[in-house]
Amino acid sequence: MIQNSEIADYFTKVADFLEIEGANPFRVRAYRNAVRTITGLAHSIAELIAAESDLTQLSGIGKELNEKIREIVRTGRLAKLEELENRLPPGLHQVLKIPGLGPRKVKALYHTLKIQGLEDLKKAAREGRVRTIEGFGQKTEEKILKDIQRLIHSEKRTPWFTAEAIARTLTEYLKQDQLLADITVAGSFRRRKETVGDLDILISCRNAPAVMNSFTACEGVERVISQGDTRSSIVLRSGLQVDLRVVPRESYGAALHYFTGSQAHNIAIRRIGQQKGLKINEYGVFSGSRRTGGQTEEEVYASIDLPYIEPELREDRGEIQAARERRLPHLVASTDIRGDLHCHTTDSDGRNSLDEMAKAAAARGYAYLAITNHTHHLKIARGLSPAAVKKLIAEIDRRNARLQEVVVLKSMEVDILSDGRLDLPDHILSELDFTVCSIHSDFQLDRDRQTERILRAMDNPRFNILGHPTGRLLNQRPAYAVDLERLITAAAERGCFLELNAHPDRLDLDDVHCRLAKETGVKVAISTDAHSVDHLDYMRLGVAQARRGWLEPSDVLNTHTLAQLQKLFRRS
DNA sequence: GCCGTTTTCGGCCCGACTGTTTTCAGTCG
Repeated sequence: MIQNSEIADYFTKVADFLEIEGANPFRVRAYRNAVRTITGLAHSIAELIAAESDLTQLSGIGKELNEKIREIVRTGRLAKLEELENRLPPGLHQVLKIPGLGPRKVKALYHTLKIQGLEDLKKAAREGRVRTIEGFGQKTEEKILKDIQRLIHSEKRTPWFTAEAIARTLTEYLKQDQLLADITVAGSFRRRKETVGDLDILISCRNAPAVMNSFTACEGVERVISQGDTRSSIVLRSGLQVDLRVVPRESYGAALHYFTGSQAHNIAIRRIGQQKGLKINEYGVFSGSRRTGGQTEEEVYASIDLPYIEPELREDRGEIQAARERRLPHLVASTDIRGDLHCHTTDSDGRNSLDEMAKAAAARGYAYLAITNHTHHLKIARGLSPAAVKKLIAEIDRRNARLQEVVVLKSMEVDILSDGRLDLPDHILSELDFTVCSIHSDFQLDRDRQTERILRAMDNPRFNILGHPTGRLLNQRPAYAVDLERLITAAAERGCFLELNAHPDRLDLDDVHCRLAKETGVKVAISTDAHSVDHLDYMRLGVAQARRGWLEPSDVLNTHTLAQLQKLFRRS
């Protein structure tokens, strides 16, 4: 069955080629908007079609694109794309990926030098032919050569957690300037996306040129892309691009809104402003030439009669409509979390003892902490045998009887075996308070078999939480093929829950499926999977991801009291 | 190619910076 991402790829290519051909830019945008809608969808388009859903209900999908989606799903081909690839070299769209080369320049490269793709371009640049084209010069040619290498080497985005460390260092450095008034890291970082493409730092200050100089000279700069009075860009040796923007204090809110994005959210907000006769830009809200607001983000939203929208929601995925109808979610916060339902100790592959983990949980003000060590199938993590589990259960009982500062829940991270059985006998499972059940083997099973495997595991009445539901590791390992929609539906039917694993490299469930779980009535456990006391702090990453998924406290399992939890874990 | 709390036609976000220019187009976010 064709994946949403494949459909999106078809449309991205069509948009690229249309752009190179010089088509109506709004038509190009229509394709790109559709790509955004499709990739942000939790449901499989192919299945929506099979269920005879009306795709034109999706934003940005009209009559034409609906037809084209159906064509792709039905035939695996798109005549429109093939037609474009007949007129233009199929590899030409790759050239658009080079920074600084937009559709016009790519078109010029094709027409004058017959460039068909990245290989041709590399050769032409080496031979000094690129600089001979009007509008191109030596600098452009040198930059192309560098960027082709970079493009071949990596296209990776930076995990949020990694970006945070860099952002903290940079903001501390910039704050040394005495005249700096405000500083915020905006962009996708502020929206808490699981990975960020670059960092956007916004400041207001009274000596912009000096700050710009110290910014472009900061430690770790590989090259300076641009430097101006209000905007400068650098690339760090890590490959991360950082943009610094300076705005006047009275514009700070408008600028913060603008640079936080997302672009789609901004466009939607500006359009509403336009309809009300207002111009909204990064300098404020204007009625004619008169400034009517923009010192705070609240003012920007208020200018178009909307309440404040949290950055995590600003993706143009219905938040504006919800704001208009005054039904924005009251997002879960770290302070709502009462405990952690997934962590390891030295009994399996953790670095701290049960006692140390419990004390650390108590220090965080938690009411409960579940110890979920691996089971014996996972030998590499020193998984526990049934006998060892029994011993651990007894130890936890003794501890709970003796100490009251935090309740230690008896649990295990139980391996889901290839055939869907659980890796502990039922009589042991029934002695646990609940289970986290996870896949750690046979990632390569096809989608149907992997889904069936997990569904079978869920059939066991001792199954409570599905751990890291897709197994993906950001930038390292893709998700295993699995039908998450079916799993979420099945979880709802059986009274099971899904984990949002808060580990910075996992963040598994993603935002889109958190929201689907919420809509399906499946509560999500935000768990750190801590292998040491420090890892308990990953909770804030999971909470951020949950907020992007529109989750409210009641949608999250571990905001509930211990008594409520015990009830929720009792299936049937 | 999409869309409609004026609209089924006529709009569709907008400002900064760079390189290659002699006044600005192209690209980016």
